[in-house]
Amino acid sequence: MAKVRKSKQRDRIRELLERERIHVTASWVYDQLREEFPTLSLGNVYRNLNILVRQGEANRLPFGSTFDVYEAVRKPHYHFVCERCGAIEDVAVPGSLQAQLDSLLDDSSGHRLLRTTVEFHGICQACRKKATPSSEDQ
Amino acid sequence: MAKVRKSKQRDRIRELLERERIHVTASWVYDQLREEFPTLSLGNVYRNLNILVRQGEANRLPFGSTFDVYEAVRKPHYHFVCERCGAIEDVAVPGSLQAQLDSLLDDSSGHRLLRTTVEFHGICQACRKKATPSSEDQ
DNA sequence: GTATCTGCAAAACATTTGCCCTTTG
DNA sequence: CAAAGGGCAAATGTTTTGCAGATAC
Repeated sequence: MAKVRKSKQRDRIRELLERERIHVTASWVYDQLREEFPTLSLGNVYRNLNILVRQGEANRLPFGSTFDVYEAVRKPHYHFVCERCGAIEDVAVPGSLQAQLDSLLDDSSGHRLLRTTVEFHGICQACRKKATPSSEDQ
Repeated sequence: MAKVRKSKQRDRIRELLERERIHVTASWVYDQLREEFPTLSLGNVYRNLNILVRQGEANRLPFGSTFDVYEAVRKPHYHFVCERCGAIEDVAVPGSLQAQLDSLLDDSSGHRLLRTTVEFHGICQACRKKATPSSEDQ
């Protein structure tokens, strides 16, 4: 892996990931920074997001959508994804549960476990409220 | 959802999902069936995979890769994904654990939970063996 | 100074879609 | 024979890449 130098653009992308929002897309980041860097290119946003992921500062979350979502790396957590509106919400991880999950793999498989992800898929509260009364099963 | 008629192509795709392999890609399905249906198009494979997913006969698994993976719907299970070679392996679900996971969401969130997925990411046994002795940390 | 970063545009890639003919029921 | 499926090719949308100039160290 080549040496990584500092760059204003990547610094700001890292800041956006860490402070402004929990889950972002490449094009959201691009839109946020266009004013600050009028010549910014989407390709460079992708390049920097990849660098951040490679360096362990960000996670790429490939949900079912047509695009990927990124988040700053922080303490372990799970995700709830709304199938209707795409909203993503963090779910806290009970330590005991994580241990149980990981133990499913450690034992006899011979695989090296790097990380475990849990995704809950469903319909979020807001979307359920939007549903018509007759379609209560949504 | 429009009414779904029978088609030879979709029947064979369903069979492939159920019998031939655990996890398949659209282009693998395409390659398998080209001989049998010389005029088969990749677009049609995608169309039919989408129909099977919509009808609850198949799952789409959007792992980190650049392409999606499909599997026939069967009893609940988790996945181990090798970061190096992309191999996917099923992991059995202890019933008690699944209940604990689901309970994380049911309670106060107000969301409707449709399904829960668990993915273990790491390096599979085969890839670890391939690693040089000096790179034991892989 | 030289390796890395950037903008730009083009390429790559998986997936979807429109059109028109074929098949199913 | 009306509606759904298929083939083909073009379109779509996201992500990556090659190149030439700018920037970091």
